[in-house]
Amino acid sequence: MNNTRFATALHILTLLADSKEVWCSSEWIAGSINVNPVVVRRELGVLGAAGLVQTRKGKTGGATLAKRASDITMDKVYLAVKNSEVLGKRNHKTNAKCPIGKDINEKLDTLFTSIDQRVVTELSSKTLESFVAEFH
Amino acid sequence: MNNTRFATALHILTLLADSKEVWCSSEWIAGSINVNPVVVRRELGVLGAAGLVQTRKGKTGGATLAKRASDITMDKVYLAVKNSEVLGKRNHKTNAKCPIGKDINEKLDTLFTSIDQRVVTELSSKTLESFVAEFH
DNA sequence: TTTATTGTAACACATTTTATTACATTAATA
DNA sequence: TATTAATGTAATAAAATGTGTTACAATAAA
Repeated sequence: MNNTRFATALHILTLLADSKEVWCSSEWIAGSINVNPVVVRRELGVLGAAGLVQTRKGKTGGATLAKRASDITMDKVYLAVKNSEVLGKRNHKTNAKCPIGKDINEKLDTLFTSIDQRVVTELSSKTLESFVAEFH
Repeated sequence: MNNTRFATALHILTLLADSKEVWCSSEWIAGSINVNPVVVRRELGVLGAAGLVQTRKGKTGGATLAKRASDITMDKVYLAVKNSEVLGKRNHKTNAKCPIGKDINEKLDTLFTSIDQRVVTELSSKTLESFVAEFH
């Protein structure tokens, strides 16, 4: 991950969990993160698809959590936004005539997947609720 | 990590561990990975700085492992090439007037660091020797 | 009807990653 | 000594990814 998507998503969720306003607008959220509201709406769409937030259109529209903060674990956030593996990419055109080049991607798959899984497992023990509690 | 540096570095090390040639040229290594030899030489420089390989200039120059494959663990490879954290970047200009925006990067630091550390620990139990053995 | 919002497309700009060219330096060897 | 084949590294180009912005249709409250 060489982007701000996890940080942005968790920031959004933290605001929603902490806010007394039920429906938070993308503009208000964007003001806390200091990014463009469109970026927030895009990420809200992703978090909505993952079942973590709900959004409402129209005047008085906005976003709210779709579950209790104690039921939102960090692995769900991570899986919603991740678009690369922890150990990165493979080289795709490795030499099929070389014994190593021929099979390395298959071996890397196993390694990369196990490391990714370890991160997910670690994140699954951390809830949004306990993260938000750190701010008080 | 949204790049091929770990895959490239491990590919290089696997070739060096497996090769009967003592000094492998960057061009020969590049032929197995199917990348430009300059990319290989750059990564060899990084692996050399990490104490994992040795290189030699001049005709009959090339690269070789600096230690036994059983003494090279994956965490050393990862730390040599990593240039981003597992959970990505933070948003740098968060709103200091917002209770969440004000402190979130400090909280993210803790989380990001602990996840990175978990990955390193996991990789530290995997040796180059056992990775190479998978090819036989 | 007006107003404030989401959802999304389209495009612009910035950053990161990878490939390539060029060449000085090094060291073996004919 | 001259030739050859390698590393080391700078510079630049090209491709891929990430972020910001504008625009506007659709929605729903007042």
